[in-house]
Amino acid sequence: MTIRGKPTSLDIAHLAGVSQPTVSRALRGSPMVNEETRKRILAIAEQLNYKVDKNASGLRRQHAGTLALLLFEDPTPDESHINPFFFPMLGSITRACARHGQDLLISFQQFSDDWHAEYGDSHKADGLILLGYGDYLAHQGKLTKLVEQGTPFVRWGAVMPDQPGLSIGCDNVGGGRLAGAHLAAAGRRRVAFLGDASNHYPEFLDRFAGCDAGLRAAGGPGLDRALQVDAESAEDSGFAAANVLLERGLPFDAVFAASDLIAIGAMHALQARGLRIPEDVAIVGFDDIPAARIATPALTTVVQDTIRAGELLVDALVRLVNGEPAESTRLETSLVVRRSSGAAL
Amino acid sequence: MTIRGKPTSLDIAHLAGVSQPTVSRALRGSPMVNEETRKRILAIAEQLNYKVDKNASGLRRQHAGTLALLLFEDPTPDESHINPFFFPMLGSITRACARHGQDLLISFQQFSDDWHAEYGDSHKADGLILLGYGDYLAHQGKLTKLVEQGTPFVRWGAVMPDQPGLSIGCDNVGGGRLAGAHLAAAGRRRVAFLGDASNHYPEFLDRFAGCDAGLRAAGGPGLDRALQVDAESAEDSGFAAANVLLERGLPFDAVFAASDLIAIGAMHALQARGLRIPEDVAIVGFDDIPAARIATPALTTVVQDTIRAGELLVDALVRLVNGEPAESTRLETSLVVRRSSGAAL
DNA sequence: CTGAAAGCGCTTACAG
DNA sequence: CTGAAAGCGCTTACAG
Repeated sequence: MTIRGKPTSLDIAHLAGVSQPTVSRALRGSPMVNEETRKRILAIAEQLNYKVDKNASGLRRQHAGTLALLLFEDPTPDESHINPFFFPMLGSITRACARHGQDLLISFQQFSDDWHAEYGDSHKADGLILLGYGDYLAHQGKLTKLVEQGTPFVRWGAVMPDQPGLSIGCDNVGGGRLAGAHLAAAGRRRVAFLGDASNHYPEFLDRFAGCDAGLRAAGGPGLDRALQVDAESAEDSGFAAANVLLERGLPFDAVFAASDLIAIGAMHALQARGLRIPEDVAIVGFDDIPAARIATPALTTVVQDTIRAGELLVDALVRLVNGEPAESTRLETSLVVRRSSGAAL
Repeated sequence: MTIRGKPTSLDIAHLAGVSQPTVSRALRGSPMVNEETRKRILAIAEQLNYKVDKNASGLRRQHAGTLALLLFEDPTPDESHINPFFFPMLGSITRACARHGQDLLISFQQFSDDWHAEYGDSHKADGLILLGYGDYLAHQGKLTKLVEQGTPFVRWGAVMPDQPGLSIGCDNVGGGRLAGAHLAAAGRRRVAFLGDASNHYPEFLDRFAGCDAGLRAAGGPGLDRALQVDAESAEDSGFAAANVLLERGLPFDAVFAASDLIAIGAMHALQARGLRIPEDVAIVGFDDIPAARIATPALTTVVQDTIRAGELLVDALVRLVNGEPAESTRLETSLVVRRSSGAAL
């Protein structure tokens, strides 16, 4: 028996000598199907390599079986210089989706785009995962709109009480504290901070506050705003920020960078001025991207559990889509000590 | 007027005082709709933030409007250490899909999985983009099966005449030749090759052959198989391969690594033995991943145009899906000279 | 436990 | 240029 084109549930039904709805039930493991019948149906379906048509089933059930991952690239629209920090998370998300039987649509967006309208309607995806650093206040409004539309979504970012929707993020204050404590223990007193530490970038602000607390807890002075320079999470931004810092002429013996990309750019700038790392300036970054290990000297940095993050993002979103309760979660951080911070290894 | 849930084309039709099919026509820009009518319909659709239901339209038209990107991770199943070389290509692919109005499903796969059955059927996606290095002979069979099933697909990889389906790849021979010529010009005579240069990995084999040709064209000896060590595209594999090379005890003054990851691993191994790069050993890699710039010394490497590659992959696949002719393409490579090869900068 | 019927929201001949 | 009708392949009440 040959079937033109892809087999349908009706084809299976004919072959199995049952009605088409019975095939549908058997395939989805409905308990109201005779065990014998089910086995026969499954065998035939397997043999024909039958797959349920996603469009038909999605149309009927009014959902897509698909989640959409929106990756925001803020500073670099076309160069596709996504922060490498997100790549393992992307891998983790795809795997978690597979485990949940969800397909994953991926799209790179600008914060300025109308992504909040594009998905959500049109049944392309049942829910959204939002990834990417960016100006928090600037996209606040779109998140609120998503909530109003009733579009299920989760975002990676700062976990704060007043926030629209669900967030999974790391304990940025805790991570900053680890960095501060470590630098204090290494005897550093004048720690510069590179990164935009304002309420526009709450994650960076938390890292700043945490580091400050860690330094003070060790009995030293905290962070000095005079030693803080704004920077976005990009190498050239870190390079520029370090030069701004140097031009201020204030003494400092350490740099805590809000991200590894900033740290690596800063290291280049410092080394170009003949400063030795870690002898003259200790450096600590945040993220533990692959380049942190390869940098010379290798970069001490705060590690976020990106794998777990991806799993939590998908789990939470699937719950939301199913109308189950889900919670924002803050993940623990840890510190990986390498040569750049001058600690004995 | 309020509408419960998402608006449908029927809602628009009522509001515009036309039939539902007319709305459908107007929305897709059919020429058989009165200009006045169309404008009215579009305005209403926009105001209601109407989006065509992908499931319904896909079901009716028997296609998905979606392409699937399958990323194969061969050596590292769960660590999600995707070769970073593919990330900008991923970015380029997502953007190209957006330009073509295609959604992009992404999935990480093992070559061993039954991905060839999973997609293609079930109308999840109209076509497949296959990315990832891996044993060529091992997955040959699945590609052939895809062709038999009539599933449109394109792959990134070696462009060879006898191959199932369409391929976009770089001119690996040409890239190897650039590396060989450069090393010869730098006075290197005994060039080791790290990478699996067999017909299982035709891309690596081509790089080997090209380098050999480049060295000979400069009048020197070519590559010596005694100085070739197998390696997969991963740092630890490059590290191990370099150690194998060192243990052979044969003299060499340069290493051409089949990929940057291999090169970086090899550099660590050589430096650990006290060899100076580039003074004792010049190194050239392949891919120009971000780490190549950050490595110490910075890595000279062969650049592939990943952005263009992504565009070509999507263009070709869209043509295939539409039943239009499409061709395999081999992209030019270039060499970016950095400190690791000892050239005067 | 199983089947006949309806319907999800579109698109596409077919008439007019 | 527009509308009435059919149908894509499922899932889900509704009967039995």
